[in-house]
Amino acid sequence: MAVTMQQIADLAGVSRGTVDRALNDRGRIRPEVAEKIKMIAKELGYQPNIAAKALSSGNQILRIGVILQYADTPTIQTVLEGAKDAKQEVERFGGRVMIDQINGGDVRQVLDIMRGYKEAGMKGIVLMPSNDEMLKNTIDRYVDDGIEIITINSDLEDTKRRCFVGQDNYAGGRVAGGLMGEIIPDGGKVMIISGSADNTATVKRTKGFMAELSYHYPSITIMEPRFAYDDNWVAGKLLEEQLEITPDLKGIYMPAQGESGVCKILKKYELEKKIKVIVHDYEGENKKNLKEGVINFVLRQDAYAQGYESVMEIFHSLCGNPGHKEEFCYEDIVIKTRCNL
Amino acid sequence: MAVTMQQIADLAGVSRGTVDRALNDRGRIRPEVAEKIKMIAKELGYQPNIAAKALSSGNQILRIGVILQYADTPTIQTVLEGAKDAKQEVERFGGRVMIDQINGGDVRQVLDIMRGYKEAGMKGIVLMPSNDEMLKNTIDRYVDDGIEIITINSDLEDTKRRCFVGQDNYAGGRVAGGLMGEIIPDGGKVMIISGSADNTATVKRTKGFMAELSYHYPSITIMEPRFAYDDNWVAGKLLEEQLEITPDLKGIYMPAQGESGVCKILKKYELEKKIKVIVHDYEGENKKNLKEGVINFVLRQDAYAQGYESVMEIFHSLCGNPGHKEEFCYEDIVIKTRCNL
DNA sequence: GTGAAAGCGCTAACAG
DNA sequence: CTGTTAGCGCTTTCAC
Repeated sequence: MAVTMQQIADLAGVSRGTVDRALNDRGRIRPEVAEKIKMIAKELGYQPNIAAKALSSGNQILRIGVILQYADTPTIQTVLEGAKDAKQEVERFGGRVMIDQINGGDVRQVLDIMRGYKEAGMKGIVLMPSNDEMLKNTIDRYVDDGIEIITINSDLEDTKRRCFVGQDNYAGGRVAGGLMGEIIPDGGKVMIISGSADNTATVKRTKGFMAELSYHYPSITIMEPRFAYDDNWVAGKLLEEQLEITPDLKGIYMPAQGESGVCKILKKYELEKKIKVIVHDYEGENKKNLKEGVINFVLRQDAYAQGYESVMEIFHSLCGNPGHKEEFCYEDIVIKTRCNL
Repeated sequence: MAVTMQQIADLAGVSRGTVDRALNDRGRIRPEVAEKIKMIAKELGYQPNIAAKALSSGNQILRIGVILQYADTPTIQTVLEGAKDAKQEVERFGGRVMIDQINGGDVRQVLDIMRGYKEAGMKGIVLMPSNDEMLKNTIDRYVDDGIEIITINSDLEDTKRRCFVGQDNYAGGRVAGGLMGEIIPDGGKVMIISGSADNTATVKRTKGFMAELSYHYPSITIMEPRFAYDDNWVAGKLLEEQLEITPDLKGIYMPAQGESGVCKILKKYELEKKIKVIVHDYEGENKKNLKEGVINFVLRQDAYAQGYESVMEIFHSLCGNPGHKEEFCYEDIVIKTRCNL
């Protein structure tokens, strides 16, 4: 049997309550007693029993809030899915998880919800933030007040948040570049159809893509990135225009949405086999086009983990686990081909 | 607050004990009472509180045994790592996990350990089995006696084991084939350096590889597989021989060990850039060679999950969770390139 | 067949 | 500052 608080109490000649106060730094205890108790606990290799902890404190400490941006993108949906699964698991331990979605980058809404969380006694918050000074300050204040905060999706590095869980977009772009280089061994022209110039995620992907290709595959010419604003029709149109200028196009990289528009044009001109296509986001249309061979690779950075892992990390941490996550938790970059759908 | 047994008891006009007997099919209860209680529970959407369950039964129900083959391969080591991490987590819930390693395929040893587990009151067993009739019978008997069993690494399909957690080697081979096809767009000769003809895992990989290539990439010629018996020197030698016959070799697929021997020869003849190499097992030498560009892709099917997930699945199941795993749980096939090391 | 009661390891509220 | 006590939700005896 594992070592319990009672054993420590007996050895230290105090009561269980005192051990609790010592080990959890609750104050109201003589420092030397606390020291002694901590010593004994360490020597015995004491690990608090999570089940007991969860059960006793019940809904007191195991309250977690999740604030996501509201959007219908597959990524956010997947994050939400992960968060919901984690919610279920936490609630089976008697905890309580609230999930809220806000519109766009409305910081005021976020702050309102956070205040609500605090008043409701939430001890941990998972947050998909936008870059805002007021929000940063609030985060720091909450952390000082003993509330755990984890950022997901996009980070706020210079805050006291516990860690960040999300994608390494630069790395994602690099992988895409490496793959593109490999499947176009004889060199040629490659086009990038991005979303917009001010979406940091796609900009990073684009940078990574270009860096990898230009460094390791000099025989490939990368055209200036075009922007389709995540629109299928625009993306298709951009491709058509490009094909008129460079009918010998060899590859297309899409760090943003609009994939199925591009695939449609490729099919229209029967270029599926001739032009290599690498995209991100493993979902609906992309799966289909991957299967049919129109898309060659889909890169997937599992957004599910963003929702699931972040909540579970807070949960564990609230249970008294020291927390095993690094400051930056990047999702695995999984490459999907026709063969591992 | 979630619904508790007490609430059900109150509604049914019985005691908590009776509810427990009904919901867990412990017998000693009038069938119609049991029926009624189950009804109420379902209506209320009752979910037993895991923490409470773990706490109350304590070391009684949460005993799990893990039997691994003893071997110094990276795969087994990784499985072991996963199992150890799961052990830690389970024990933090007051459970008890034993991990044993046996030599090769010594079935007698396995049976001995299993008997020991049973006598020690283990309620779940994770088993890396060898194909043996006696073992199969034992598994079925244990399952009948209410002990959960999960097979990992290699399966014993026609038994009552709960599920299998491991690799889908055929799929792994197919992915390799697809990649090889993509990076050799102009066709050419491809060689397979396998382990031995009676290792089912590598045989399946080889089959998947050949199936994918011959179906989708007819311009590629696949040479008859050669066997290196997982030896670096032999593998290198086989390559050298092949190079004399077919100096225009375009690609090498290695479903088994011996990779670094092959890489050495490639470097010796300065063929790193000319011949594409795809291997499995993401570890030491392979990582290095991938980084240097000698190996183009490493396919990884995370063995860590075998150890971790299997134990956690049993744990959850013993906690009363219905269990969310399918009969076959295949690990993700992750493709590693120079860019996502 | 069923109910009552003790206890798992911990926290929290209240005495002292 | 410290000890005592009453639970958290469930299983497991032991009576009836």
